[in-house]
Amino acid sequence: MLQPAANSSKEAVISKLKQRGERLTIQRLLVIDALCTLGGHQTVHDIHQHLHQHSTDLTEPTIYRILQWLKDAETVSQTDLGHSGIVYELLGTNRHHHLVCLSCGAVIDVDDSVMASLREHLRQEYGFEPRIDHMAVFGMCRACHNQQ
Amino acid sequence: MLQPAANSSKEAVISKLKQRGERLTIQRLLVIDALCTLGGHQTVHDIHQHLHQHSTDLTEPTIYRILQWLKDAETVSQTDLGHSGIVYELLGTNRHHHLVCLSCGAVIDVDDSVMASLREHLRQEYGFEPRIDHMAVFGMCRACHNQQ
DNA sequence: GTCGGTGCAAAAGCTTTGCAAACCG
DNA sequence: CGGTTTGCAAAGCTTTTGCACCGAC
Repeated sequence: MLQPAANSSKEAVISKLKQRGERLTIQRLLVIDALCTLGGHQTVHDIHQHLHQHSTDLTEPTIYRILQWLKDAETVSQTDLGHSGIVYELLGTNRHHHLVCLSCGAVIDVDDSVMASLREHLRQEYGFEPRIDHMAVFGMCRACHNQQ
Repeated sequence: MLQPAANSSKEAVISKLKQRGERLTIQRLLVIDALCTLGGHQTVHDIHQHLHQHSTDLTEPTIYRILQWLKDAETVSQTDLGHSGIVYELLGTNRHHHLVCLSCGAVIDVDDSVMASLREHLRQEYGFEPRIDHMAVFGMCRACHNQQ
């Protein structure tokens, strides 16, 4: 199976962080590399395991700290998918969101365009600059809703 | 200070649950009463403390179980407000959402109408029945955004 | 009376923290 | 070199679970 199109090239992420004057350690580069290689959203545990399989064993606290740092640098999103846990993803060109079915647990991808009007509304009505990077919306998928 | 208008009267909640054939125990009634009295969104800890002050000491596991039950019965919403923790609120007529500032932590109320277009979009484009009861949107409030 | 809910205590996560050693720039 | 970051180990906190007893209907 083909790898899904990478959201961000490793190089682009790194140069962005350098421009911000961020400090780049081996461990930070490893986490960025893991996120690029795995593609899509990943849990802390996923990242830890991936690194372990490549015989580079960062501790989980370190991974938490690095993800927090990437989040502060507006380079990864953090999303609570409910039962699927908290996931992290590099912010790139392929911005999208998820619908999570409360009944069957399905996770459906949706395009960022569904958020355009909400974003505009919050900016104009409330002067609020939303950071809707990777949102999870809960509800019932078509199949479960019909069944019920 | 005036109590904010109750979202739901205790009686309305109870009759709804009875209609659904739900079993009503003293503990369940106490949690519903606490949510009505306190008004607005509350953490598990808030509810526990409120009951404690009224010399009725439910254990926290029981409160978790009751809130889960109320959630399944579509009678309370559950929202993760970030640093302010996970909060529960009775679903009533006064449906609203929150903007949470990532910089100063401010929590701003917004009317449910901001979600109308998103809800419609998800229903029509994806056949998904969203349950956007009480959502938290993260970002920067006007003041913090201007400062930066 | 029966099925389901609660209390208690304990465990299970997941995430954070403190400190000494290592390292980036 | 100086200030940061990491590793390690440990604690913290919220939430869940098992089981015997109790209570609603």
